[in-house]
Amino acid sequence: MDVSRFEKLSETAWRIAPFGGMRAPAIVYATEDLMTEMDDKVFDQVTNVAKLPGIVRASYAMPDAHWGYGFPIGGVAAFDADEGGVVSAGGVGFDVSCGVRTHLTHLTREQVVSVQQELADALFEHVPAGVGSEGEIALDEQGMNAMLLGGAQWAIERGFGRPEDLDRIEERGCASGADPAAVSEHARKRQRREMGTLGSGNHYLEVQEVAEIFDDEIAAAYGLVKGECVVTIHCGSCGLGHQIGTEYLREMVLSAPNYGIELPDRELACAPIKSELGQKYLGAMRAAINCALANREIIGHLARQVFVRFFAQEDLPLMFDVSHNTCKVERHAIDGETRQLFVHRKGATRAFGPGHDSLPEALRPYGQPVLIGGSMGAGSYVLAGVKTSEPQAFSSACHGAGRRMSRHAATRTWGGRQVVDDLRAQGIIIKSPSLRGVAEEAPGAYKDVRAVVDSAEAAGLARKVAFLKPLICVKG
DNA sequence: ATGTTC
Repeated sequence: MDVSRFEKLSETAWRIAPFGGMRAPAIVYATEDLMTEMDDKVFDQVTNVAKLPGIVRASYAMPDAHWGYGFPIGGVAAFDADEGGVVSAGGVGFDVSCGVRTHLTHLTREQVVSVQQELADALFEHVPAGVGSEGEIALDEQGMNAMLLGGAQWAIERGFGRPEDLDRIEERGCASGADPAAVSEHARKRQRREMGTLGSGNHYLEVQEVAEIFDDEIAAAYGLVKGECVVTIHCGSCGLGHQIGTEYLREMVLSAPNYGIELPDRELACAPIKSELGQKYLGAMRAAINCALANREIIGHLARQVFVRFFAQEDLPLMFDVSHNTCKVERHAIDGETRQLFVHRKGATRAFGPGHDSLPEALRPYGQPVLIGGSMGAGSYVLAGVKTSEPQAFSSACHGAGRRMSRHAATRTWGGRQVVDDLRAQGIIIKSPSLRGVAEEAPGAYKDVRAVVDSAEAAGLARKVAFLKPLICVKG
């Protein structure tokens, strides 16, 4: 993007004053280098979002922002239902409640390396990955409804996970307000055999070494120890979320004129929060959130089953589980007044600061763990929420490195085998059903996650806690 | 992201 089109607020904050129908300004958080590299489409998309009815304060883009469907990936926008605010299927994204969870181990790098290939093979064999992959769990109608209402709590009741995990999942693993009746037969059918599967794209299960600690106190509170390994899972709501996104997007495009909404971009299809369609979508989306929470809980359980075969004493306690594609009702201070807002985060992670009452007691003084999934080669980060993120971006931060190259361009540039071999030479074992998928996810197709995370920290969105380096990656 | 062009 051309930075001269922005008003520079600081080294890492850039503002676009309202123009051409914008109801609020747009703000992008990134260094000048990342801004320059950022897709021009981010400018169009972050300003188009600011044109939607009922937007509060500003339309935001995180340092990892890139071109998405309607909203930029890395976009944050909040709406007030009492001011005609909307909910947008494109503002949540197709992979509803896609997110990341990290389990702790006490295993050293050497212990993992001693069984690296066998462990990688076992994880790949036990955790279904790839487009449309199926698991062992088949849901009947009753089971589907229970899952859509219960989320991770349902998974635990079925024996896939442990009750203490719930402390470490947003909303204790269960989104309230889910409406299974708002989820179509088609969406249900697609999900019937997909529980406990990773899916594809940028989803993965990684065994990572805690390679660097930036904040000793917070790392200790989170249970992160330099030299020990963790297990991180990145996945979402599989076919169900995608089908819900597809169907409601279509319905929102068709009904927008009836609600008097002029769409700046068809892809920004939305409905008033207070409308029947808006409420129906919120009910379906929350059911999809529960699907994703249940899915990650089951995959965590599968990972535990594999690890115990190799290391009998390792029970993989859950450190945290957080989504980065959601619309959530939250209370935020606007001009000194607390208001209830519908916060869309699409490819953006909630990042509540210290003291937030939604955090479990053990984490509350330190801020929410913010799990950043980087690329296969460059590694990942754990950040902590900070108080300044609330006024800056409704308590949000980046979610990953962010793509710098399209999937298509990546496959033209790299071969999957070559990527696997290159990473093997760096001591990283990749297991995937799709070499093309691996090529699409080549580390070079992503921005420098270090620069993204440093930008987030400098912008006051989150604080660096730890850097994680992969040893094994099961790639969807 | 996605039964990867319902």
